[in-house]
Amino acid sequence: MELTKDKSRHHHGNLHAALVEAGIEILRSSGLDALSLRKCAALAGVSHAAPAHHFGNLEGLKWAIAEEAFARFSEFMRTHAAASDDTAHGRLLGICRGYLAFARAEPALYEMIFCLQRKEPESKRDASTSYGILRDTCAPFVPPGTDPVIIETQVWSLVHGFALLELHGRLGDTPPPDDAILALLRHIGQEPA
Amino acid sequence: MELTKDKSRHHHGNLHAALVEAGIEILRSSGLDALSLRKCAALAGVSHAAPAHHFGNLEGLKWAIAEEAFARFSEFMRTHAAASDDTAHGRLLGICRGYLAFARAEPALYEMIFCLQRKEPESKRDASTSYGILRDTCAPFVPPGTDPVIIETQVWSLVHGFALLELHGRLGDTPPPDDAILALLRHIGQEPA
DNA sequence: ATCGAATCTTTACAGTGTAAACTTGACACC
DNA sequence: GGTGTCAAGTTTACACTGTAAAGATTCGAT
Repeated sequence: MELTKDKSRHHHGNLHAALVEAGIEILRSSGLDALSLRKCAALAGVSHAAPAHHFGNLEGLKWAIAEEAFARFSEFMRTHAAASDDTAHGRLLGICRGYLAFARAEPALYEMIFCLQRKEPESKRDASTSYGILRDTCAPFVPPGTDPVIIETQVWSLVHGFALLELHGRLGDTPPPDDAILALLRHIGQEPA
Repeated sequence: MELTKDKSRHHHGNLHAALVEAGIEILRSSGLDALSLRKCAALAGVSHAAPAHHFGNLEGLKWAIAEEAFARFSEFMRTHAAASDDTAHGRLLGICRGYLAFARAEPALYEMIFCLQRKEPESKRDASTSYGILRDTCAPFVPPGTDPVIIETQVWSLVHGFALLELHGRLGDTPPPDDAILALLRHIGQEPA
């Protein structure tokens, strides 16, 4: 059960990472509702109060896990964008494909991310996160004088909706949502500046 | 604190409704995370185990509250649809406006609904619910040979995305999303059959 | 070598969901 | 009217949770 435990008794070494990894493990095997400070501690082989000392409270642990999840999410999108045509349209389609691929590959982490984002403070949305990637990729499609957030929301929520459909298995034999995404891109309109 | 308590000791009368109302009250005042069986029981003035006897478990209580929330949600959309032009476009725009109005008027209930929907079984999506309204309103826009769920998702997730933006206050002075919804309708395309 | 600070453990407590047994009231039936 | 039956709430009990507080241990700088 225990993941890593070198130094004797106190001073684990990098408990932070071990606890996050334990949390991801629990998410994958038992889902979001099963995640608890005490289970993480047990899986990492430390006392039940150790996580609170590191992350403050349960919310803090969740955010730490989400940070890791966001990093992997971003990586997914970057690789898919790189595998697409090197045009503004191609890159945007690429991150959308990456988005869906991540939701398929890591449903537990995906759920965690999007259950937490509803209380996410603005401060967490800097350029290094997936929001930054989205913003950069959408930028060429934002008409002058329009709030970029309008365009970003159209792309993001559309892909999110399709991801939920897929996770619920309601997208059985219907064609992949490339069509819908491409249609959205056409609708968003003009060529990049 | 107590809402209703007529019959002495046992046999409340309609504890079911009283507990749902208490739950809504808690949601509105303290948010989703504060909702618990025991607090509902206390607010309704019954013993702490009574809710479980009625709803099975916490999940059951949440679904019961969500059912009521969905009813009010549907009502919102129906009235807004009735206040719009009596065309296919008008009705669709109307339910989108109703959607946003509900999210603004009842953020707690809105959050409850959309945190629960991720585990919603297909069986709950019958015609009497808001999904039925959405399906009917979208029907004229579904091209022949296309899975209706594709179109419904485009509308639903777009409006949902804007609702989240608004709840987070990120839609400050930008024009109301009528524009975006209208653009989506144009993109969805052809006139109703 | 010592002192302070960081790291984890121990102990403790209130709140939670939930199962089980018990009590009360309502209602049909004779 | 007495009686049995059943549903609705209550009581009791327990395991699990987050979290605060205080103690033990190790690291690192001085």
